[in-house]
Amino acid sequence: MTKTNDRAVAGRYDPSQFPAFAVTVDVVILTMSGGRLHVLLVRRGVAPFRGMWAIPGGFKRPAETLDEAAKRELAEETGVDSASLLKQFGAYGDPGRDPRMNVVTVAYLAVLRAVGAIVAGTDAAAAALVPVSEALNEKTELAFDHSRIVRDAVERVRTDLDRTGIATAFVGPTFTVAELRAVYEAVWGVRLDGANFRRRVVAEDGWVIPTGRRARPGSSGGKPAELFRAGRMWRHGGPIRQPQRPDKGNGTR
Amino acid sequence: MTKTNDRAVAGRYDPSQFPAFAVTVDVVILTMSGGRLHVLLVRRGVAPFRGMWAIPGGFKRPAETLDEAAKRELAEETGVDSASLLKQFGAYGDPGRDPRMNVVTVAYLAVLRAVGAIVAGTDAAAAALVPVSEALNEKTELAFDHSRIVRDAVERVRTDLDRTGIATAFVGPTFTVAELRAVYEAVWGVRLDGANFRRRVVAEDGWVIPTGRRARPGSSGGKPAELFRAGRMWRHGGPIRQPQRPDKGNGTR
DNA sequence: GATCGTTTTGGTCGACAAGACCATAACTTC
DNA sequence: GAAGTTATGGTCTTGTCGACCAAAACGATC
Repeated sequence: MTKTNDRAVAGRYDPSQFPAFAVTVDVVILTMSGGRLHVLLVRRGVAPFRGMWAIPGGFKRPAETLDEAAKRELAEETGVDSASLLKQFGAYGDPGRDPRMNVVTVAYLAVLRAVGAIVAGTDAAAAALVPVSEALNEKTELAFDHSRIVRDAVERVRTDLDRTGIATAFVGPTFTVAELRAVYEAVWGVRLDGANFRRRVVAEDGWVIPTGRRARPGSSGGKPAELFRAGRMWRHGGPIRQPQRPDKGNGTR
Repeated sequence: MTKTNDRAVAGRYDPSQFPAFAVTVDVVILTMSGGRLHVLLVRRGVAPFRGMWAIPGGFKRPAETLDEAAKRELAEETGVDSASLLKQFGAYGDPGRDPRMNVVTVAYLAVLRAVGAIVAGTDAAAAALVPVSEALNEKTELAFDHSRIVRDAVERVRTDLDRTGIATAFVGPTFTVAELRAVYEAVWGVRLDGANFRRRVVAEDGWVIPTGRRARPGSSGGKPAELFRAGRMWRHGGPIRQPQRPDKGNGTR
């Protein structure tokens, strides 16, 4: 029986009287800070979950698309008018996830680069950049089902790293190979060989573009690193792959 | 400013008067038939888009989760109570996508195996299994934004093939390596070497499990193929990778 | 039943990719 | 200067991947 067929579960459910939902758009804003992955959380000022940490979000308006709603929420929250990446990654509609009413939320992942002063645009008491390891801790309880949403977003970043080359979205407009490598190491929690990493990054044609300039070394010295800017992203499968074999001898067969 | 802050775009938009949306769940049902990827389409019986082809779907009920709604719609449409795979892959909420009202739909991808008599459970005139190449043709126009949704679903399958090992969801409870290879070749539109494919499939520990039995050869003869059943899926990255270098030998595609 | 075509399945070989590791360059601080 | 640090290039070994060949086991045909 088709959904538009009148005899479909007739009497028990009438499609013409569809239930009303509120649709919200929530944005998981991720960024790198101090070599660790951070997420932007806001403190709720009203019920429900008043005073608890949550990810920013708001109601979708009928005249805007979901992408536009996400872009608007991001701008209202951080002041930036364009993240280096903003993509939808899931919808959440469990009954009771909002005690007030029926709410379905569409979750977006936003990646910001060069944070620093960005959060200053928001009320410092109401927003904070916390490491994801803390935000996903058992001790930290987020409003609604936002813990699960943040967890899904981080997992999405983890898998997108070696698929779409999302790593350049985390670093500044110009960056060194070491900064790019730090993104992989922080998100995956691994250590990658610097020489091999650089070789594969520059070998992938068009991903990073040399600027000819060099970065000033840090306070600890070192050879000045070459500065790159982001090129295009890959369609599927990049040069950097998540290492997934701790064992060497695969004795199968 | 947080989403629940009263001064947020005050006067122009009042969050306490949130706009009402209808939330629907649409299911892209994919299956293999005759070596080609097919999608299940239904013919709409009521306005809007009356008489046009569409993917099955329906309103989400307040007391059920999104996953449960998708499962219910799938069962109502095909009669099967469990697909071999059912996962959410996107939400669509462009204004005007439904001329009647504000609708946000959450799209699910369902993979069925061993179709045949399944569609018989539905009114044959109202449902049909069409090749995706036809469904995504310029000549074929689907209701709402379902063309885009189907396109996104197929693209998701394409990338999930070498990530999650979704291929076993397309074949029957027991299958041969050649049947599994046919899934990859149909979805990716490539030709894969049979010997190399088998080597990597059986090398991946626990993905396919030999049953000890053998399939009966087709009418064209051939050595009887070993029968396998599906094991677990991978977490990230399987043995079969989408070829992204132009192959030397076979010029198929 | 012998032969032929077909399909499965096992084996080999070479090209290339990936990782471990060393060496050198170019800066810092002391 | 000397020592430490970081970036980057080079080498070598190991493993993987694809192309290709060969054998096994069937159906069809004469």
